[in-house]
Amino acid sequence: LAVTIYDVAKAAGVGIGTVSRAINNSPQINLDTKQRIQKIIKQLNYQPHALAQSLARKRSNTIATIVPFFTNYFFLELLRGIQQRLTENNYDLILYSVDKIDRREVFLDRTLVERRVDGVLLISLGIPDDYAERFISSSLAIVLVDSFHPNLDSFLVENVDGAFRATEHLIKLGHRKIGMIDGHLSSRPGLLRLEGFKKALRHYHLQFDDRHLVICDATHGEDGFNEVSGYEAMKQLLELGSNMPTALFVASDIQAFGVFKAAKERGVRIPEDVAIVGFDDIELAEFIGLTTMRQPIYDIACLSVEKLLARINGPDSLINSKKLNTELIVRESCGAHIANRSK
Amino acid sequence: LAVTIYDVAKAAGVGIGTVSRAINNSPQINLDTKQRIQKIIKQLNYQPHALAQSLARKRSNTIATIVPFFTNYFFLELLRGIQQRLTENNYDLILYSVDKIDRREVFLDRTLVERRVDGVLLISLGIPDDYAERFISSSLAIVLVDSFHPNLDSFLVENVDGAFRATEHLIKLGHRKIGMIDGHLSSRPGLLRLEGFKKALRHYHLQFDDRHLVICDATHGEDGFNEVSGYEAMKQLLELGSNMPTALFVASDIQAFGVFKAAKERGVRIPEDVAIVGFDDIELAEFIGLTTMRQPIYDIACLSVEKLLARINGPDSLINSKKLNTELIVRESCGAHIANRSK
DNA sequence: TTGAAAGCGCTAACAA
DNA sequence: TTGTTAGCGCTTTCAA
Repeated sequence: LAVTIYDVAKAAGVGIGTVSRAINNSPQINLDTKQRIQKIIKQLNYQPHALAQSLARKRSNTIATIVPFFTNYFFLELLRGIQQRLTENNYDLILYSVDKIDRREVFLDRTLVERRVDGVLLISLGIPDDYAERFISSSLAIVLVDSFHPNLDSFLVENVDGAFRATEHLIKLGHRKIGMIDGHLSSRPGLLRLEGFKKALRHYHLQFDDRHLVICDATHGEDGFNEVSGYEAMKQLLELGSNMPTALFVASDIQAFGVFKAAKERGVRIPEDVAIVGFDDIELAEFIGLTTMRQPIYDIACLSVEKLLARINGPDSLINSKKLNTELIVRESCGAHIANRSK
Repeated sequence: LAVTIYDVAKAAGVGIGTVSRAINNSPQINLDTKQRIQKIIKQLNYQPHALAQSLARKRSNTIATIVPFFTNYFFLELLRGIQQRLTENNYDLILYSVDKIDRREVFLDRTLVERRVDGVLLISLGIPDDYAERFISSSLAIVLVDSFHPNLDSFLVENVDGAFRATEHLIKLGHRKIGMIDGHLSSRPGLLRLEGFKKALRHYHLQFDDRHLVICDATHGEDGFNEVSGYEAMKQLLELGSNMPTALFVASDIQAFGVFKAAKERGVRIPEDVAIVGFDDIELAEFIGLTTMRQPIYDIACLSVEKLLARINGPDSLINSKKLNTELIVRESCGAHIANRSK
């Protein structure tokens, strides 16, 4: 049923080598024979067998993307960008999703060892040193997205700076009692955003208050960046009563959804009673009027794919790590300057 | 650098056939030699080359999933379930996302012709007859999810029935002027949910009113199932003033987000001024207290993967199409019975 | 410019 | 129980 290169060769009265040249439009072929072969290929509806090609060429035109699936919509948008870019470049994407963090090694191993893909995109997941070493020595291309290792290419958003500016926005609005809701600190973004937050407080000579920081637990192997965690964190803060901060930096938009819900349940108004600034700018952020730090998700997707393909094709360029800036998107969740509030 | 089956054979002092038997734990091998070989495999850190295996076995342990990426979070959850299930069964997933509907044929073609995958999962996308025919005659396994073709396996949710019950819920709450916001009718769910809506009105002897139906446009090649469309549809309905329906069936939760936003902007209260019931029960639905019809997304994912694998392994079973029920999840967006409203 | 033939790394049929 | 060998469908030397 399947037509092979031999069938084409026979029909055209040439050797399979010549057919191969026609397919891969090699310059080493007579234009006439090439066209003749192409016509026959059309007639027979021949298509090269992708696996056989990969085996012979020692490259599969396929890359693997390893993502933590969590509940973060950040990944959906990222994935979409990656897929688009890959398709344009004629690459296929194998998707691995890790449910529990420790499972990531299974997939790293798989890609290293099965030689089924030309490269891997590791998303928001740290890489242990020994694996980094294996990637380097096996010269399997890899780029880290939203993660970092000194010996590998990576793309990061300016988490510290972004958190700094988010917090600064609150401070400039007149807030002095500012809290934060973060994801788990085992996640790099979680750690860095907290750092940025503290840095901003320090810079503006504000006191950091333990009770105003809630770090969401990594329940069910997740990283705390989800609505439920945000909801519970907010409820916890609400217990503070009059000690409650007047403003909150929430480390992800998705958590902010939970915050909004908890606030609403308690009749706490946003932004009148508490101002909220998020992080990510997922599509839905606009629909709750959330002021947030936008991550250049689409740019990250494009750049990382380009970098990966570049490394596949020219393995010896210098390692580099690029940081992308975030952008403050002002909507309604922070309201006006606090001095004008009482009016 | 790469160690092959020959290296192992040499080190073990056996033929490659024996090594192959050890790998694929064939019964036709002496237990001792098998264990000896396995030890050597460990030592050499040998792993079979996945592509070479696939080529020789004529099966790749990989399936393709073709999804319309739109903006629907429905797919994220579905994808996660599919991935999980596939991993358990030792299959890899190649993800193709179609941005514009007409691009789906590119990928269908690709899977048919490159023979790189053992089967395909086609999500929420119709399949033209000629392609269906090609799948059948090439005996490449395929199952349709949230889509239908008489000659192919498929899984569907009870869209008509779900819409009927959603509308019925509104009616039983005392509403008589009920509107609907739908996605584009070129989408099967869009069409069927409208059908269910009308059926419910008819069944309860209510008049269908054109002005109370808004069908979201398929702008930018999308299907209207997104927040922006919902937002605009709601604004349009709000123009009706006193003719505005007292209740709305919104064909997807994500559109309902837009509806909520528009309502809030105009100071229209939910559920006091207008009751809303959605469809999908995406995770965020809970966070706006949306009453909605739950689709059994995870079940669909599991069942369709199982069906696909079954068909790959036993191609000759009967074609079947299974429908899955939806479930009404009551939250706050419909409020109490309308007769109690004025209190 | 072309054909023949040697791989790519494995599986599976066949013979021993 | 094992080794040998012929594919799987292609790419890519090497000669011609």
